[in-house]
Formats: sequence, C-alpha cells, structure tokens
Amino acid sequence: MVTIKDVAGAAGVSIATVSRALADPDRVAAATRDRVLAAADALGYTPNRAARGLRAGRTNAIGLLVPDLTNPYFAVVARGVSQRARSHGVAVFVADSEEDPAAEVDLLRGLVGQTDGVLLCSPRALIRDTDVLGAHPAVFVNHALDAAPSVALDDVAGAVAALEHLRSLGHRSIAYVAGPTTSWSDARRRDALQAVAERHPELEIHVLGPYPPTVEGGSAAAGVVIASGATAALAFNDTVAVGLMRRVIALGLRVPHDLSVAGFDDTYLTTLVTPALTSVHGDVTEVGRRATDLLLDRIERPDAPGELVLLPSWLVQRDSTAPPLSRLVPAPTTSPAPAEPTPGAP
Amino acid sequence: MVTIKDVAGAAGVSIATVSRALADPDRVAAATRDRVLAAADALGYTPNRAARGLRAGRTNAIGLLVPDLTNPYFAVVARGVSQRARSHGVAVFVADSEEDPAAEVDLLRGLVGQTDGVLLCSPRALIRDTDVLGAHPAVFVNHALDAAPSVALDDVAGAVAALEHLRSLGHRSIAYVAGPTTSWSDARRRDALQAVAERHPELEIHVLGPYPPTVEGGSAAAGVVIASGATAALAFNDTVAVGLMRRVIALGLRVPHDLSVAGFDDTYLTTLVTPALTSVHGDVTEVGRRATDLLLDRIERPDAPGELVLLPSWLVQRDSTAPPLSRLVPAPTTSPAPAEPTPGAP
DNA sequence: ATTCCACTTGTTAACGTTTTCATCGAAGGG
DNA sequence: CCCTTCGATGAAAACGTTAACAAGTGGAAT
Repeated sequence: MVTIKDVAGAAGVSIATVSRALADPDRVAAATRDRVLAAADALGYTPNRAARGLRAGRTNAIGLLVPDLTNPYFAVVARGVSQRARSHGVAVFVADSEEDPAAEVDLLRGLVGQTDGVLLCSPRALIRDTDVLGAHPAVFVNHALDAAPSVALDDVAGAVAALEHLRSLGHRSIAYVAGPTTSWSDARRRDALQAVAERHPELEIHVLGPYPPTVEGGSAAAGVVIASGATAALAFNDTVAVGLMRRVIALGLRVPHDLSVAGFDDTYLTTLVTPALTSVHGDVTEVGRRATDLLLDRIERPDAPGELVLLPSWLVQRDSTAPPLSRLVPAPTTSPAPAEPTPGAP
Repeated sequence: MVTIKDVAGAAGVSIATVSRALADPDRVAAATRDRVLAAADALGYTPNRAARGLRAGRTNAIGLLVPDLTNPYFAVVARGVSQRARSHGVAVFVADSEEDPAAEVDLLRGLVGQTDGVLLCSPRALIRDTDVLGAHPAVFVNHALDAAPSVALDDVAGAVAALEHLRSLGHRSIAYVAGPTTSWSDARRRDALQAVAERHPELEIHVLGPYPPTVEGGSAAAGVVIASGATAALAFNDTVAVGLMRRVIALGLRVPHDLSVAGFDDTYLTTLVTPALTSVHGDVTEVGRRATDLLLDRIERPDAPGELVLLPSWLVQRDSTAPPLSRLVPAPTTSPAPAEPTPGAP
C-alpha cells in the first residue's frame, strides 16, 4: 500500500505538504503542488480511509436501513440515496432487515458505530423505545419521530385523491388493506380516509388488517376483502395490491368489474400486471435524494432543527379501477380526474 | 465518544488489558476480565472501527457492485450477501451502476479503496481492461474472469432445458433476445443454444439484440421478434421477458398462442404477470451467500486458487409457453417435462 | 537599514486500537 | 533456599492521516 509518506519521498517534500497539496491546493506553491500531484499519480496513491476517518472523527459513510430490498419502492429509494451520496463522495452501507423488527434494531446498532449518519426507511421497530440511535444523526423516510428530520411522500393527498376517485366512480363500500401497525404512512392514511369518510356520510370504509406489506400479505387479505362486501379496495402498497388482485382473480372474480383495486407507490409493477394497476404516484428516487441531502446537512450541523419534507403525490388511473358493476351507479358528483397524471400540491 | 481508555480508567487497568479482555478473554485473569467487561458495558463502549481498521490494515467491510438494484434478481443477490455478511460481522457497501459501464468503473474504484474485497455482479464494463481491481480480492457473480473466483447459476443447463421444452412443444423457429454484449451468462447461453441447435437440425435459432436488460429492452425487441417469424422467444431475463410479453400482447397477439415466451432468473415477477411466465429458476439468494463466502475466504487467503462455483438451475413451466398454434404440431419427440420444478444436475 | 508580515514548508502530536516487548510476582523443581 | 518458568499485566510503538505550531524565506513598509 502506497502512503502519503511514499509520495512525500518521491516528491522530495514533507508529508504535511503532501496532505496540504491534496486537501487544499491553494495553500501550497504551484511548482510544489504539481510535483506532489504528479508523484501521487505516478505511485497510484489512494488516501487511507481508516486513517482519515480516525483523525477526522468521521467515516464519510452513511447507512441506509430498509425493511425489504426486494420491494421496488425501497430499491428505488436506495437508488436515489446512492446517486446523491456518490456525488458527495460518501459511501452507503445498505442493510436489509427483511421486515424483522429485531433484526432492524440489530442492524441499526451496527450501522451507528460505523457511519456518520443513518437513513431509516419505514422502520418497523419502535425506534423511539430503544436507545440505539442516541445522538447519532438520522433522517427518517416515511416516518416522523419527535424532532428528527424526515422525508415522506404526501400520501395523505394521494389517499384522499384515490378515495375521491373511487367515490366518484360510484363506490360506496371501500376496503383499506392496512400495512404494519408501526407504519407511520399507514396511520396517516387511515386518518385521511377517516376524514374523507366523515365528509361523505354515504361512504363506508372497512379498515382491514394489518397484513404483511408483501405479495403474500395481499393474497392473504383477499378473502376478507371479499367478505367485507366492499366493491373497491385500496392496498397499503403496490406489492400488496398485486397480491390481492391476483388472488381475487384466482378466486374467479373480475378486476375491476367485481372489485376495483388501487395501490400506493406506483412502482414499475403497476404496468406489468393485468389489469394495469391504479396507484398513488410519487417521485421515489427524489425521496431518496432529499433524504440524503437532509442527512448530510444534519451531519454538518447536528443542532439544526428537524424538518418534515413532504413531496407531492397524486393518483395515476389505470385499468384496475372502474365503476362497480353490481349496483346502480349514481351520477358522479365530481367530474372524473384526467387520465394523465396531474401533480398535486404538496 | 467512549474509548478503550475510558474503560481502562473505570476498571483500573491499562488499555492493553482492556483490548485483550475484549479480543481474547482467555488471556486475562477471570476477575480482571469481569471487571473490564462490566466497565465496558456500563460505559456503553463501542470499538472504533476506523482505529481498528487502521491498526489491523483491514476495514471489515466488503463492496457489492450491481448493474441495477431495482432488478429483482440483483435485489435478491444483495439480500443473500447481506445475510451472510451480517453473520460474519462485516458490513456491505452497495453501489448501483445503473447499467452504465463508466459509472461502474468509477464506483469500483471507490469501493476498492475502502473495502477488504469486492463482489462484482454481472459487470457491464470490461474489467479486465482496467487496472482498477489490481490485487484487491474480488469475486465475480455471473461472470468468469481469468483465475478469479466466481459464482454463477448453471444457466447453460437452464437454457438447454428451456430450449428442449420449446422444441418438445413443437416449436421450430425460436428467438433468443440477447442481453448486454459484455454479459458472460449471455455468451454462455448463446453457445449452449447453438450446441442444441446443432444436435437438432430442424431447429432455427434467431439470436436478436443486444437489448438493454430491462422492461424497455423487452418492449423494444417485440417488433423484431415478431418479424423474425419465431413462434417462441427466450429472453435474457424475466424483466426483458415481461417487457416483451406486454408489448406483444399490446400489438394484438396472444401469449402463448401466437408467441411462447420464457425468461431467466425466475424472479417473483413471473407469477405476477398474466400469463404467468415460464422461466429458468435458480436459488439466487444462495448465489449471494456463496459469493460472500468465497470472498471472505479469499480475503483470508489471497493466494488461494480461484474456483468457479456453478449452482443448479432448472426450468419452471408456467402459462406463457404452449405448442405453436399456427402450424401442424408434430408429436413430441420426448415426453414433456413435469409441471413441478425438477432440480437439474449442476 | 530595520522591522514586520505574508507565504511556504517542516516538525510533531494526536486520533483509538492492537501487539510486541518488558516487568513483576508467584509457583514449582532442584 | 535459590533458580527457573509461567501467567498476568503494563509501557510503548505503530498504523496513515491531519492540523497546530514553528521556522525559514522573501519582500514591502517604515
């Protein structure tokens, strides 16, 4: 391994000069700088990250904790994080808890020790009840905790839009297939649905669950959804919606005719399945990017006030939602939303 | 931050004893050991990774480089890597090149500097032509390079099984939608298909492409596949197969009646789409685990000989493949494979 | 001409850990 | 009873880097 000492020897200067030439080129004479840089290049010098981290008290790495990397939603968040981190020269540790709260706490503990900050995506564990985090810089994604900075899609707006869409199609009995009890988004959406229901007394909302936020969870919910008598279902995310839809179809019902189905996140799954899935869309890559920005800022200024960044979210209508077949459809009370996605106000 | 020094002070011993008590409990007297451990626990001591790394000359971290984290295949590999790495106490840096060879080399360069070893998944760049890797321990996944250790699915067996399956259904003109030119798996499969074709002169194989290994790539290939006159298509991976299938259906053809489609990797997409996709299956999580094992071993013993680990792979038949409709179907020359997956010999 | 300041470079301590070497005491064999 | 040996512990060096401080040079201002 070639160190700063080797470069110093080759360039005929002291190690301090090499360090300066690399970190702050203006603080060293032009001729010396060129000589040092040339030597470093010739020898193929790479700074030792451990030494640098030890000295500076930071690692130049951040941690990303997700509940399920095979869920397209988190994969896309990870991509956004990866992009932004790379442009800032910090590395990303990725940990996948596989939906296991205990593993999540374990992984988080490990991450805290070797990163400058942590990105917590949709945590399933009750982070507040553990002291794992301490004063470690952290940013939550799809979760708000005390005064910590957070980034989330404004899926309250999305949930409301979805519900209004189903209502305007004529649905009156609508099921919501809930996700993990610790999900912040889930709680917010349930509140939003409740609020809409209160505005429209004719609506009947069945909150079902919790179910695992997976294809299997959606399959498992199918029977209960059908038994509830709902003519439309809103699922915790696309993965659940797809599982639900597949199972409902396997049971001999038709989507959307016998049951309309809508999801959240608008992952690429929506256009792959038949019928194409109506879903609440948001810019998920941007969620990852913004969260990374917030974290890097928090690392710089640990005492900055936490803020909640809400990114816009809106409904994208596809083929899995339609007017209910089994009852007389009243005239829509509002004109149907346009087929093209329309950005909502954040 | 609480250091070994603080623990030493609290326990009334020297820092060397603390270090020993933590690393090698048998080399210190029982009473002292208990006192040290209690002090460490009370103070909440966590070893400083950077210092440890600097001293030991290793980072206890490995790098994982993938071309596309949103591809379920790589997400599952990442999961396997993550599992195994966690059980060995090493952290995983994940880098997503987003199918860009230049980014791949860049990311790899960054990874090499701060890890003990690197896992290269289906590299798109010509790694051999760069000196990025140097003597850094590396394991290839779905790629074989010189004497480096590698793990891959034996998709030669899978490709042969798929082709034989299509042939036994009566297909005579079969398209292969190829992936990136630098893909090792792709080259191996093409050779395998060629070999089968030589055994069966009646078969006509159209190798089309290269196409991007994405849904879009599959869509883009649809027209060419149809124009080729093939009655069945084998796609580079499930994602491509799904894109192809969607587009073919959108063009008014029926799958499998007008065109049979099969993919590789058997990701969870296969059962979500309609019709369910016939695909070549392998234990992808295990690929990630084995690759990690190989890498950790290589880090311990850098001069060990490289080996190529091939994991078994077999065809899973679903609804996207059927006898061709448009021509007289000759009697199958072999009995059709069973509907349940049958493990192939590695 | 003297003083002072800006600029450039070198010396050295420090980050937290592991490990080598030395030291000390006790136990055991002659 | 002395010498050896071994077990337990401490002191200190080293890993590669950065930054605080020191020191040297030159020129400009007085």
